[in-house]
Amino acid sequence: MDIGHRLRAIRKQRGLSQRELATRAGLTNGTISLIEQNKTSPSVASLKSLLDAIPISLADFFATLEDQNTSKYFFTADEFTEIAPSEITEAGSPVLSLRQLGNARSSSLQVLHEKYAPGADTGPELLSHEAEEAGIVIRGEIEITVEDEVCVLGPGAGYLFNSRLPHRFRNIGTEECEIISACTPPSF
Amino acid sequence: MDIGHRLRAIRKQRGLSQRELATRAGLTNGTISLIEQNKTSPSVASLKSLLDAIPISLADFFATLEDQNTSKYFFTADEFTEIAPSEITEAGSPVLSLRQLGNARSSSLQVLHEKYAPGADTGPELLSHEAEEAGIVIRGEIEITVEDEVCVLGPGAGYLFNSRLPHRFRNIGTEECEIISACTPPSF
DNA sequence: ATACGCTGTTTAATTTAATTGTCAAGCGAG
DNA sequence: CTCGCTTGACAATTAAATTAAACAGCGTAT
Repeated sequence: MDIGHRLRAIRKQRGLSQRELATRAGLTNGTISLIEQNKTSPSVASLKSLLDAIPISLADFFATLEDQNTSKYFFTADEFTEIAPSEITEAGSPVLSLRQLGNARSSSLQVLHEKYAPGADTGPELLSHEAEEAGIVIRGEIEITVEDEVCVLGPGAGYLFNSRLPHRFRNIGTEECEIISACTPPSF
Repeated sequence: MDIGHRLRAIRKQRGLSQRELATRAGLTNGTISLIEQNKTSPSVASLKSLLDAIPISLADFFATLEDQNTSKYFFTADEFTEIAPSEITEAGSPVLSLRQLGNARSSSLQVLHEKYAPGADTGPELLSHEAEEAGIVIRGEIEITVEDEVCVLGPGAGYLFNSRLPHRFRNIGTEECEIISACTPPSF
């Protein structure tokens, strides 16, 4: 985890001095010096200020830092990363679970293992980017709305549509619903 | 930047208490309490310790934190089209079934519902076109070979690799194996 | 050479994060 | 209910990050 050298590399790449970056980020040059020498571990607030001033996102900063493209092809179930917005029931179990295969940032394919508790509802979403979305129901039932079309799908059934169309997923049954879905491209 | 709520959501999803996570990360429960309430901005060192103990990567943590944006659309199970080469066992049931969602020829996304009978084997394939391939195992077990790496995946596990790499699927178990997979682009 | 403007580093003072110990609330078993 | 155990939150202390200011190095122009 050499965030110091990475920060320095990015800063120099943009032709910024420590003082210049410090001013933009609302910090001091001394702080940047210490961080770049790994003599201190900045708070995420400080680091975010610095990256915003460069600018580069935290995700990209760490992505290229950690992701030294180790050829990883296989994933155990617990290596999936949960990307669902954090809705929790009173019981503490998640209403909606979207578990992503890999980090899918480097790849052009995003595959998800989805679980919808009874009553779970994504609400109408409006996605603006060009992409396609498809999936197959494994277990339970789900009501899917795309534009003005509504359909209830059971195990073995699937869907396929353009992501920019308004769409909505609702589990209207009494059983948990499980879906495997894919998305392309996962660009933002 | 609500890292507090995101950390809490992930922690609860894994069923961890503040103290439990604190022990694993080498921090204290009080610290986690403050972080989750956004009453303090943790150092990246602290945050990394926490995420390592969960585990989830910093990149994924910030990736899903920063981009929460988020005709025929529906297909019944029998509307899937079988695209596997027709191999039939003595019993008359197919050894290998690759059922494609939609015709997927017009789309840039190909999703398959795959079933491998015990002993089924795709043999080593060499695909030349640039594409990505990913999937999740629903039932049974499958041995997958990519380049020189071999892995046996069970229910919930998944794979993700570039299609031009030589790869092979073999059901080495006694049970039928079921997989949902995705491919992009589906050029033939 | 002296002075200037810039670079990045270092030290002591300050601010902030993390720890420690304590507290009340919730839950299940006896 | 009471006991024991766990959970998350809080106040005071300790540890660490951040600041402000001084430092040394390097070119360049005065």
